[in-house]
Amino acid sequence: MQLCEQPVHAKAEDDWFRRAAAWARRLPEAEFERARAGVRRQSVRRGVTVCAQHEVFDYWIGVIDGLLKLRTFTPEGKEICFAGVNTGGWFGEGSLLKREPRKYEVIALKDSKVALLDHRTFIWLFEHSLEFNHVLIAQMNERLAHFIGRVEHDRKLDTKARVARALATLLNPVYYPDADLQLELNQEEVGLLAGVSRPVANQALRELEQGGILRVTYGGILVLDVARLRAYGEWDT
DNA sequence: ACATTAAATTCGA
DNA sequence: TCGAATTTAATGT
Repeated sequence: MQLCEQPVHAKAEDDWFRRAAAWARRLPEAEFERARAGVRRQSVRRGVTVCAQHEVFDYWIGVIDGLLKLRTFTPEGKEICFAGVNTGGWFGEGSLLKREPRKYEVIALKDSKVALLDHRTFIWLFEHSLEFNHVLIAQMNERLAHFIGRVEHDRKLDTKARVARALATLLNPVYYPDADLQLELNQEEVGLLAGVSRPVANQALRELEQGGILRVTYGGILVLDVARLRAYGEWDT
C-alpha cells in the first residue's frame, strides 16, 4: 500500500490539469509537461473578483470547476456582460499577448476553482508550439464570430433569445470540448449571464422548456436540443 | 415581493 | 449512523 502512494499521487496531479485543459491534451508530451509546470490552482468564492478591470494580470485563466463572468460597466454604472466562462473554458489571451491591462473585470458567479497559466509559459508555448497556436487561433476565431453575431443581434433580441444565446455559449464546442449538457447553474446565474432579471430568466427558461429545447432541473438546466438552442441565439423568431 | 418546494444541515436517538 | 426536524436555497407566480 505504502509503495503505491507516490505514483497514485502523481497520477492524480496529472489528472486535474488533463481534465481541465482540453487544449493541452492536443500538445506533444514535452509541451504538455511544460504547460503543466507553468500552471497553478486557486479557489475563488462566489462573488469574489478574480481580476479587476485595468489590472495587469499575468495569467491565462482556465476554469477547472465553476462559473466566471467577464464584465464591465458603462459610465452610468450599467453592467455590460461580455461572456460567461464555464468549466473547461480558458480566456485572457488577448490581454496576455499584448501584455496590457484587462479590459474587463472577472468575477466568480459561484464558488470556483481556477487554473492560472503564467505569462512566461504562455509566451513559450506561443513561440514553440504549433499545436498551441492552432488552439489559440481556433478560439480567437470563434470569439470573433461570437462578438460579430452579438453586434448584429443584441438590440433586437428578445429575452428568450438572449437567454438561449447565453446558454448556447456555455456549450460552444470550441470553448468547451468536454461540455456537459447538464449545466449546473441556477436561474439567478442565468439571469446574470443573459443580462435579465431572475424572474425573466425563469419565464424564458420555461418557454424554452415548452419548446422541448431543455429541461429545467433544481439548480440546473439539462439541454436536450443543442442545435435548436444555438439556432435561437442566431436568428430572431 | 411573496408563497411554495427542494435540498442541505442539524440534532437526537 | 439513520431519519426526523429545522434552516437555507431555488423556483414559480
